Amino acid sequence: MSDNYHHGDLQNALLHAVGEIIEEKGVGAVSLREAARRAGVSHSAPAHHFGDKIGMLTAFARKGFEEFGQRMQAAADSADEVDAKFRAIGVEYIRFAVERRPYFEVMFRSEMHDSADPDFKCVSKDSFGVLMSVVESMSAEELNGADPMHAAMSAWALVHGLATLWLDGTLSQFTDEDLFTLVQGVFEADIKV
Amino acid sequence: MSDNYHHGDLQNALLHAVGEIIEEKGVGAVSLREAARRAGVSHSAPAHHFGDKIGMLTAFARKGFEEFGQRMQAAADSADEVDAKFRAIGVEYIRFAVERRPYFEVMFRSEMHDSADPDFKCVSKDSFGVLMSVVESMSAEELNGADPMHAAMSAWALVHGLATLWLDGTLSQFTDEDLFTLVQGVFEADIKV
DNA sequence: CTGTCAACTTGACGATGTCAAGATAACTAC
DNA sequence: GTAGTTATCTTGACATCGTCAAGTTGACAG
Repeated sequence: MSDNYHHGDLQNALLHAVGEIIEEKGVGAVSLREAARRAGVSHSAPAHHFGDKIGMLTAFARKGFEEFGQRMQAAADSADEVDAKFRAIGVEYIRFAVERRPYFEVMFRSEMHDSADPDFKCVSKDSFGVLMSVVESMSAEELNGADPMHAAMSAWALVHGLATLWLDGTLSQFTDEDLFTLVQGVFEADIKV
Repeated sequence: MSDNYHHGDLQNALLHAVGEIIEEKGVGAVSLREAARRAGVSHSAPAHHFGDKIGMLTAFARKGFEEFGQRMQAAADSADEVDAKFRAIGVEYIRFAVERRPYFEVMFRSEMHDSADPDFKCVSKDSFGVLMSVVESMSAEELNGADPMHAAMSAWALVHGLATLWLDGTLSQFTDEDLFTLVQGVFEADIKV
């Protein structure tokens, strides 16, 4: 498996390179040719494996969603009380966005992947399922009488909004340690609207 | 002002073209040359006015923030009660994202503009100011004892998350009429976390 | 040893962002 | 009104990009 063929495991090498490129120069700098260069192959080797640029990024997003789903599930399992689970998922969502920014950016930007890809749809749906199953196990009292779907969307939108505002630099006034204090504060704000 | 020079008002013509391109083919399809083509000028005329591609998009984002700020202010002024103002701002935020998607996408994606641009910083800060001033006029009871900053961030993150999840197609299961029902539901969920 | 097939390479094409250099129209000064 | 200046735009070039067609190379089956 190490070098049993021309390269060995080019697909993973290319996806690793994609992550590096995003980390160093942002999502806009991703290119098939640069990924190929970093993996030490010819400029059109990536297209052979992934079809085209979107295909490569979709594979990258899929890999991200697999890790993401596992982390969401682990967060849900880390607590016993349902509201603690709920909170843990929210914190882990933000943590993933900050720690694994390259993944997060490709996973949640429509023009960066092909959302019609069957595998992509599958792993992304699974991740949302973790949140939904937690919300569905909440009592009517814990939900304040809200529809579970609305409650899930509300929580998702809240953490997703925080994550994207943070990544887009709109919250650049805060350091990333402040971010989690902010998250805690936002979670506790619990304002009526 | 109409045709007093070679073109007349090329800058606005180019920004208009940018909006068209995004509407038709998405943010990824924006190019200096395509904008030039639509404005009927040579391929490097845009660079003369905007410096480079990021410069053109930053000008586009600035124009978007001007309209956005006015709509946020109008929403805040549309109601008397402070909580009605608060709600109106939230709905208008989503409405702007849906109705003026090209602007919204460029305004809130870090790689699509230069956030260090002084004018950009100014107009974007102004928009946030509308929300902050509404939150600051809320009583401690209306805030549920929350820090005003946290309350503002919470509300902003919620509507921003909904808007981006919607635009990115993650909520593609809903039609855009459903969206506002969803918004209403999310606003009323008011869950404790 | 030979044939088949997957994994790559090579070379080309049009499109893009950017830069340098030139052309042209408006404005200013006299 | 005419000469000079400046802002506006054009032309041409270059490296890089995504994509495609065709060729090459290595592994494996019979």
